[in-house]
Amino acid sequence: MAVLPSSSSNLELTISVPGFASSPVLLPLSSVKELDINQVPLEEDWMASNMEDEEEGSNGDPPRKKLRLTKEQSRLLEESFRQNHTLNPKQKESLAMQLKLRPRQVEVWFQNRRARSKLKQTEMECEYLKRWFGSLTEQNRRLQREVEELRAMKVGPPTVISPHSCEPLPASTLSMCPRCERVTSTADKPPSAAAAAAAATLSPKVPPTQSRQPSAAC
DNA sequence: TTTCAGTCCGGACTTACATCA
DNA sequence: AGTGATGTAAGTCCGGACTGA
Repeated sequence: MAVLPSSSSNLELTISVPGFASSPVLLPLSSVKELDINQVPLEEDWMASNMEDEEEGSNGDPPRKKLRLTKEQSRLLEESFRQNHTLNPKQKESLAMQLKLRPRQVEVWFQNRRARSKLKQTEMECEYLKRWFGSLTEQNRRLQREVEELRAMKVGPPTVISPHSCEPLPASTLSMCPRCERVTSTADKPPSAAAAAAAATLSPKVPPTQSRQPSAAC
């Protein structure tokens, strides 16, 4: 989607890291306890029992135990995700070995990570569209006010709001483009690169449907 | 060359569990 | 201590791509 304010790689910076979302700096006591629990899976015998868990589970369905990844495991997974959002079987296998997890667990982690990434992106798009809507609403209000004022004046020189400066332009500077039949102004020069850059940071970007540039003749 | 069944993989959705306020 | 909210690992279902017969 062209309206995205940043690339997906930028998005990654804003996505919370599993296990760090609610405790950015210092780990609370409960997290320490959580880490203790996670020490167990790192042992060889846990691996063995964990592997067995996957195959069995037929008789008297045992309660599902939730794996909590250690900080180090999360860090490595995140690092790997930054390099690649998907893994080929070889990468999956080696990462699983490195993390002392099952390949399936690595696969699931990547699936969920992609889902979270997409969700975050969707939320950002939603936020951006809300702002865009708000700015359009405000612009619409301004224009309607102006129409009312002009109607109240009954007669008066036509004024056009510059799309660049948002200031009313004197009618004497206006002319009609014969090709696209739009009103243009000699006083309405395009903004400088610096101004454009500043505007880009202050105002929402134009959605793809509205971002068409006027023809070269205009 | 085309068709079709089998397999694999990823996305979407959901569930279950752990943690926290 | 009980409870609702939240985060996340894992299960399930489905569709698309690929492959070999």
